[in-house]
Amino acid sequence: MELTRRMLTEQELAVDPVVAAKLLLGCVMEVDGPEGPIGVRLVEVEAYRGGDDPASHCYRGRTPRNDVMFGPPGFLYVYFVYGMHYCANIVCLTDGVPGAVLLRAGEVVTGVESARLRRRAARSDVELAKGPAKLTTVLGLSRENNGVHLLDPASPVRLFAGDPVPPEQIHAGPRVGVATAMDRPWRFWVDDSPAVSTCRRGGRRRTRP
DNA sequence: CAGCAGATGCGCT
DNA sequence: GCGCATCTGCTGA
Repeated sequence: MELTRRMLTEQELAVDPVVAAKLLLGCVMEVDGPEGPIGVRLVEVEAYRGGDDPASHCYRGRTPRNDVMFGPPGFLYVYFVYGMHYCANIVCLTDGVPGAVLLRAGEVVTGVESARLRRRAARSDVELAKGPAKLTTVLGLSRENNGVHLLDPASPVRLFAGDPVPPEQIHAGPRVGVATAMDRPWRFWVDDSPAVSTCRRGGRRRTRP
């Protein structure tokens, strides 16, 4: 059993998304599953900023959809994409200044049985949360969880500190699935984790030229 | 293994 | 309408 589990503090997340991203590697997201808690240790994340980041949902200003990203740190930003998937972010920086860290992949460390039931397509346990939408599926996150506070022990979704990842184990590269801002290596992952998602080449291939 | 098309809904131009 | 911070299953080597 774990002895002392510490929740992250608002202060730790009140920093630039690039700093927060590296801090979040190794941390654990936890929800209440049907048969006990389900926990995922984060091994791959991406930093997104605001008006100066063309790849960010906040690049063109505040809208009802991205509103949570403009709020205080420590809240969950969930959005719907590609007609059938959800992606989850942890809001950072300060109230009024948009910034967030996309959760791209993790290792299921608690409630593996429940996670398997939610992801029947996974061919092995390391694939359970190997991808941003796979991760939200394992945690059961959807638009209903948009805006929940992660730093409250009574919250349905909680964020715990993990063993810090040594800097030499943190690798960086361009963000996945974005065609702009390729010069910003704001995707970070734990080098030795098998749960890091497969790196695809930059932009998605378009339909016929 | 790699590569790709289809699924599928919503926000914004 | 178009374009998505995607996943899965099918194809061919």
